[in-house]
Amino acid sequence: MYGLCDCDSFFASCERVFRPDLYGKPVVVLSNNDGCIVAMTKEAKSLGLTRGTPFFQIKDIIQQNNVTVFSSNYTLYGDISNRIMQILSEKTGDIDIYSIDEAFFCVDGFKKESLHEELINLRSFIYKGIGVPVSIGVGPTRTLSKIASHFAKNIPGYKGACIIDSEERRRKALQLFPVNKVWGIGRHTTKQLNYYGIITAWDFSKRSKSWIQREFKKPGLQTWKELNGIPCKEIEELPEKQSICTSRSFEHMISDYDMLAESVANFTASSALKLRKQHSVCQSLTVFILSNQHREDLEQYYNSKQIRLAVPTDSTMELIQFALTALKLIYKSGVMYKKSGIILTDICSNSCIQQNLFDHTDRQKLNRLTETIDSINSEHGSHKIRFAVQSTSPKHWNLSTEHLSPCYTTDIKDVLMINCHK
DNA sequence: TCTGGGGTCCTAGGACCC
DNA sequence: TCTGGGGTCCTAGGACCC
Repeated sequence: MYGLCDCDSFFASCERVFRPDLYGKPVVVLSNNDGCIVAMTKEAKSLGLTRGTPFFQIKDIIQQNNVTVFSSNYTLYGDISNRIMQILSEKTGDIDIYSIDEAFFCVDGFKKESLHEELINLRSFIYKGIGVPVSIGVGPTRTLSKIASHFAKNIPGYKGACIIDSEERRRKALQLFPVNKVWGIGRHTTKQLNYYGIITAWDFSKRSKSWIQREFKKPGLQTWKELNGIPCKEIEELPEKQSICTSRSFEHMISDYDMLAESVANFTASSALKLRKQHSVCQSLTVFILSNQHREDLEQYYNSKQIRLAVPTDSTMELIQFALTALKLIYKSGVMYKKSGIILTDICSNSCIQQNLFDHTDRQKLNRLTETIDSINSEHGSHKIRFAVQSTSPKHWNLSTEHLSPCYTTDIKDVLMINCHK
């Protein structure tokens, strides 16, 4: 049996931990640049707000209903997530962290007779320790445990923990569960399925294996097996990322090459830092730029360029040079650009780099330089030493976050002060 | 006026090999 | 006029996830 622990309205719940005045009230959290809704509490959902809606379209609803708005504070959410994962792993053993707000765990350590009660206790323990409510689902496969967690979240009678542990319960759960909400079935597949009259997870699971395989290939077949109680989705441990991407939409569109180069250089520097933090090097990079897809009145343009490096590297200096080479090849003047980004791929460990016979770079020297810059920046602030092309105000690319909450748990300046005097 | 970011996996099809 | 068969590897793009 697999257990899944899934935080309720995670980002919004994190914000409420330090704002107890907001309990029971509608809260939404916005994406980067305060663009769209990415998370919200039950109370906000019941106002008809939905994930992905642009903020500017719902400003009226927000005002009329006194909804509290936050910009995304990933530092805070990351720290709260680590704390929850730590408790979960202390209580259940090895866990598979699937995303910032959910993790699979093993239920073997719990008593079978009192499983439901013990899961409820686990849930209370996390809530007491961290202040974030979680829902727990248990089932014979990961997909079924996800379905169970949905029921745990939405049906109060389950008290936050739902178990699918018999054929009868599996059937009932699947019959009540819309196929589009099944893990691994997205918008595109749902459209196809509905065409064939498949509406619930049960309908899907009753189709023949060969038909599913023919129509939906390997991913569809995996989902089908999992719904039928045959585990086949494994969470691979990927301690090192296989690709590292940094991209941003700009607050205002830009057409100037130098501005675009500045953005690409900054995103490259930030990707390179992530690369070094996981002790990796990369051998390929892709730069992409695009116009504003919501403005049909303007010329639409998208282009990307991949560059393969002769020798894998983690050097910001080298990567910026290649990134700008790529940018030059795809830049088209006259286009109003809305977004740029960089993806580092062909990532491997920095402990076994394949050298190149014709490489003239003094890599030892380059590494010493990089290490020195990193240590100065980590001590004195992240942009103290940077490359000229990154401009004098790198903060410019970190975009507007008008409703940002303090970093209560990671910045000593932001720690709450409590006044005990009357 | 204002519309997110960062990942993984799979497949088809092209390029290339003998 | 008629022009094979069986592979591997790579890549772009689609679909999905949170």
